[in-house]
Amino acid sequence: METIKAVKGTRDLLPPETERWNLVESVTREVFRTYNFQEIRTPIFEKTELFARGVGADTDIVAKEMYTWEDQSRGGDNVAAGRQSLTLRPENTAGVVRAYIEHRLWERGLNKFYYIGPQFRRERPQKGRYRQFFQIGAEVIGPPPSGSESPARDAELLELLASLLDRLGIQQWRLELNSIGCPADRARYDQVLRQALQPVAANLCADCQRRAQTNPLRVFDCKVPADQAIIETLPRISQFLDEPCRKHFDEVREILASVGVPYTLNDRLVRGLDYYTRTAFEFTHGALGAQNAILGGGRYDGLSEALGGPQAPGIGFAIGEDRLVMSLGQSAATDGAKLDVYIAPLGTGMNKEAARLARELRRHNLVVEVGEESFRLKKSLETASKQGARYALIAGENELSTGVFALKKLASGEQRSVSRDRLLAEIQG
RNA sequence: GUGGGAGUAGCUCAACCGGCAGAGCACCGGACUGUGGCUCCGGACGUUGCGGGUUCGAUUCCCGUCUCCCACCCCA
Repeated sequence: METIKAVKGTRDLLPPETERWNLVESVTREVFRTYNFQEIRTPIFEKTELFARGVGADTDIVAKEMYTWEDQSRGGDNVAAGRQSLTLRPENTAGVVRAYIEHRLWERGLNKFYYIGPQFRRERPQKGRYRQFFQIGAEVIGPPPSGSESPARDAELLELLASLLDRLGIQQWRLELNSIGCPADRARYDQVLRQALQPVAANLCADCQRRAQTNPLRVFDCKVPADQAIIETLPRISQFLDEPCRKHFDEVREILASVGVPYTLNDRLVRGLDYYTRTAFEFTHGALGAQNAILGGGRYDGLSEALGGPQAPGIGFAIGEDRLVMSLGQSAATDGAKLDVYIAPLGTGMNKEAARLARELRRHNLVVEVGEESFRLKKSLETASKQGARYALIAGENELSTGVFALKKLASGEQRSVSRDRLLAEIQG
């Protein structure tokens, strides 16, 4: 029979790799906690319309990378009977903002959420890119007087990220920062940019010629060397920021400077959608191949309204957890659970005694593995040392009758006879 | 979706010009009946990704297909 394999672009995370994921997640949760962020969990599937509106119907994500299906509804499922289109979430911001609106969370003032979970995009897999991938993200959102609109929030989020990467031991991260202004700025800029592109577009690569028509901002993403000289001459969004946007950006930068978070201005860093505003950023890492962006984020002051909610400025980011774990390399030496004791039952009926011993020891938080009474002692000891156990506890018929157990320290080979009631103290000491 | 590379034992990889599919590691057993690491000996290991074609004969050549890797598009 043909065996079933994981579907394209998905993968199993096996030990010991899962230890590294757990390390990343526990450090992350701890960092979020100290910045007073709280976890939010939204469904992994939503109505397709949410992403069409929340991510943008014209984006590649929505146009061709979503796992979407028609779900049969019998009525009462929050829709009339009939079919509704559902989609596995390709990102988590839209879901969070949907929940924000649905539960009227603006009544709580400023919300600082984080999430950790799987996302789904139907892309061609490659290094650091999977069809089920994991993101760690955060969203700061609230009604205008709550402070969510403040440049202090942008700076706090960026400083949090710098701390997180530092604490994970990621050495060569680089923060690239830009402001893309407000929609009005971008509308003016878009016009100017299109005009500037018109005379030179013919000299650019085919992709750029297409972008010049469809989404001029994307020209700045071009990596073709020959195009760079021309691109360098194009006007930049930074020249079109209105006074409030300029002040906002200056303030973000001043706070970053005062807390000592290094950054690089990159006025080619852009975002395509209308509700993206002001601060845009990416953290990159050298050792990730073409997928060098380890996380990205920015301000989305217009998103809530785009989804039919009240005015609610927000800023957020999403970390590609797969890439984050990858860039950890061997720097994070994670030792798996070290065995404290391997119990070697020896002889018929000794499984019962071994189970009693294991239960007692585990009750005191010792990490215990138990062999099998049919194993030869040689095999049990071999397994014990292979698994890195500190002690082997031999539970044979002799021990059971005398009440004195053989406790062997595997590193030194030293073996002692220990009475049953002193076992715990001996192992813990 | 597009382009390139690769799929052989659990893992890492060999196998000349088309001629009996191999090694190291890991696994299991023995030397050694209740004492691990070292050593020695032995064992199991495979529809060579899958399907078709050429051939007396295909891991090898051809076609298709699937998966992975790298890159493009795009993005985290």
